Amino acid sequence: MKKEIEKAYNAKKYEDSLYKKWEESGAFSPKIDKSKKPFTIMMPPPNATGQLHLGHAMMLAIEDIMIRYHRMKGDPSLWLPGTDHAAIATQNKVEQELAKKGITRHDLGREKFLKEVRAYVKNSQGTIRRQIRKMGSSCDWTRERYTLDDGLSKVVEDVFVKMYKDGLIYRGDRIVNWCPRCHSTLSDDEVDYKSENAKMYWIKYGPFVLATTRPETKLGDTAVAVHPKDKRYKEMIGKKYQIPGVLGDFEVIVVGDKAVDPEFGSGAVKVTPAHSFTDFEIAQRHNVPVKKIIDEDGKMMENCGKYEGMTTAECRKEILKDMEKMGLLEKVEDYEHKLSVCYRCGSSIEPLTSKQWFVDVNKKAKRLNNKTLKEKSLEVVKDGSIKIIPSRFNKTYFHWMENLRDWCVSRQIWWGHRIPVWYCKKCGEVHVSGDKPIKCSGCSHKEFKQDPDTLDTWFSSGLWTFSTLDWPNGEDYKYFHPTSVLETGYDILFFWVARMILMTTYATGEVPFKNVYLHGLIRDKNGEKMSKSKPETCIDPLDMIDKYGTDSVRLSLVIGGTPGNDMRVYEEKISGYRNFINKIWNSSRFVLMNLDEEDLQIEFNPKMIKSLADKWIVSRLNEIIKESTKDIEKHRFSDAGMKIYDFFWSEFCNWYLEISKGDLQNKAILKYTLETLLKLLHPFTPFVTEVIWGELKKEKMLISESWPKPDPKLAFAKEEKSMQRILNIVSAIRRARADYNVPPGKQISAAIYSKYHKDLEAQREPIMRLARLEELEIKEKGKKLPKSKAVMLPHIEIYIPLEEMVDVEKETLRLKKEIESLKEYIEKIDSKLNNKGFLNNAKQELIDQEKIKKEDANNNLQKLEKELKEL
RNA sequence: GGGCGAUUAGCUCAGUUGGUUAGAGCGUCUGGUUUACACCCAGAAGGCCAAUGGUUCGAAUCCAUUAUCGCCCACCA
Repeated sequence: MKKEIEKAYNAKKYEDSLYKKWEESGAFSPKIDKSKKPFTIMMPPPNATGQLHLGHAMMLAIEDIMIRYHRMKGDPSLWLPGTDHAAIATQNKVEQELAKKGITRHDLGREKFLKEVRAYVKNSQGTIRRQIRKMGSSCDWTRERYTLDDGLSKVVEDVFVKMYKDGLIYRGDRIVNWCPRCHSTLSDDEVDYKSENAKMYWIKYGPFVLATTRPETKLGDTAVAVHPKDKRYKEMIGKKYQIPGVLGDFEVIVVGDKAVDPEFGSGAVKVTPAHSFTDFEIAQRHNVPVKKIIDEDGKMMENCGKYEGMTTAECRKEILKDMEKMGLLEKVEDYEHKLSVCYRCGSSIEPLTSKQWFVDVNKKAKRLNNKTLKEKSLEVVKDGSIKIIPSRFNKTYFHWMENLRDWCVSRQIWWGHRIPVWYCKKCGEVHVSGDKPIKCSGCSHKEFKQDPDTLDTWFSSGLWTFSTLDWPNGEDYKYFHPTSVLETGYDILFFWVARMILMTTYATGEVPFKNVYLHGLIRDKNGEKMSKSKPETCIDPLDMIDKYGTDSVRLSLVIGGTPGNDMRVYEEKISGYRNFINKIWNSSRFVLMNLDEEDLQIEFNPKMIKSLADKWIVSRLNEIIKESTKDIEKHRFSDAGMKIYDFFWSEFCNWYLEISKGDLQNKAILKYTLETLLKLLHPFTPFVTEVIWGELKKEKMLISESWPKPDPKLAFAKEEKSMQRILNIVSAIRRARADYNVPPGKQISAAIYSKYHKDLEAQREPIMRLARLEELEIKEKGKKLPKSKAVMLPHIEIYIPLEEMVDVEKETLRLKKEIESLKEYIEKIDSKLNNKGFLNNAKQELIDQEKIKKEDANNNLQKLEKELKEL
């Protein structure tokens, strides 16, 4: 009984249940097999806060392609999913929710607030899990992890303690980026810059006149810096001056520092060490005192006299008024500068000094073979232990790493890993350990207060590749680490990738991953960043899945993209791939209609290859297997997908299936080709291929099938060429018909004269059917048919009698045009072949090729000229 | 200020180590109910590969300069 499936593929009908079937089959969970090399990907944790967006969807599609491919190849393939607590981001989100009810986190208190956050995270985790499944991601849910799981938290504490003991973590009173809104420090990378139109104030400053954009910081000035070689100020270096200020005179010391640009402004800079990174560094170099005047709320401190309690903005207004009164303000200019803002909430950053925990990136450690964290992290990329794709990001990475400053890891927010540090309540002694100490080593007191701060979220995500695998003793860790590929967007190269390298090489002595594949960012139709504020161009992957099916969405996110380059995504693109999915469905439908129950049992073997068309399709397929495999291995997913797509649609559907409608139908090859194509397509479009696989009555699911291997026995180069000639003949006749508007229903006749006449004779049936001929003469040589249109292919003459339809004038024109372009072509080849340089330098193979081209072209030229004469 | 990327058909993009008469999809045009598919089939039109110069027998591809657009980094107060 022949099988008939629905007329169009209905993704919704199959996807969810199929996913469940895969998951329940255990196919997602790899078994440790020490005789095999594993393939591992750690899924970058999507923020526990958000909805799945196209960026995630692309990441999932690319990673799933790799995992499904390796799984089919037989590698124990682990794709570990998980979520991140996303400290600041999550806390902000919950605070926003609370704010709607008029509550702050302080109203609730730490414990109650954390309870709220946990509830929120639990909910969003559920959402993101469902959405990851929607994308068809074949990740191992049995190994799912969350950064705040007990095991992972333990690793975080252990690594912190270890680093402290190795002297790589210290507590220091240093300048940090402070977000007054989040009420927390931020690392250098968590600061964004925004252009802003500001004012430059020139102020009289004792013996100096100098420019500043922040006059209110004058209250914290302790020095004036000049370039050491600046003649104007050279004599003043080292001297102290009394500067008149709005709160009375204050003292500054003049220091010479190369950081000052003598060309800019007046060449003299006021130094506010507590509230500017540059100034802090200058102050450190010259032992200048640090005077903090702005507090953690962004308000002026008690040492600011009448300005105490004002915000910096308020203070600036007032102080300018006062300066003006005192005649200290010389002039005001417009000035554009970069304002630093918090990457999470957009508030402007207040640099200030604060007692915080830092990771020392410039200290040599035994554990790192006496290298620093920075040196080690540079080394593993330089020596190729880690390969970044595309490689141009090496430079970016090196530059960032070389200029990395000590990393402030303490945060004053509540959501996250508590810093494993305990202070003795009596003597204040610092104890660094995961568990609360039993008694103080300094004074034997037994009561302690834990450091109220939490760790930077990137501290824990830096450990992601191994904290998820039960490091250091777990079987999974020993087998699956280092991971094979880290796939993520280039926008988090610094935040995450670099820190994983830094943390993992230190903690485990291994690299976290061997390859880093950086994908580009998704843009909208106009090339702009996609954002919910532009709903016309913003695309929600879930809507698209609902409308076009997951397979279509996956393809549209993979094909056309190259690593590191941004990609535009819009609905028409997705619907285009939906058409392809439907094409897969319908061609399979056709094959199934031609196979009966028994045919489904046929197992392919090369003896079943019969016709020229069979050899051609099998050989071409063999080639596609070879090429797409190579492309996937080299991370060229788009190329692989595109090649399979092209082959499927044009060679398989448009030619082979059409040929199969005639005498040459070969069910075995039809089945073999389709099955192999389903395997090749499966990593890209897992759902539709698996559904069809089921229709083919397979025992094993496609997800667990093995990846096709190219077979040299299935390569038929000669037959490929000879089949190509048939296809060219059919196309030529079709073109002739179209030229003369021959109604498709009308059957015409043709004569073909060629030295290949024997081969052609064997293909008489498909040629006649595909070109819609009622009569066909095939001979080695023959006379031109009267009143016919002539088409010349290499060593093939085709005459199509079109009688009254032949328009002599039109035909003359066409022939002339063709002769002209042929002549140009020959000239071009001639210039190559007459060029001594070419003959001396080019490969012989290439020269021979050119000669053949010329011969063929000449041949055609002669025939066309003859044809023109006889017209 | 430094670094990186993009610039190829009307649109979106391929083009892997230099050698194809420069490709695809969408869109456009002309036809079309043929053993699956109109989410389809057959055919066509459409390109000085941003500009200039160089290397080479040979350049969309390598080098230099320029232009436009975009991104990243940076302590010019």
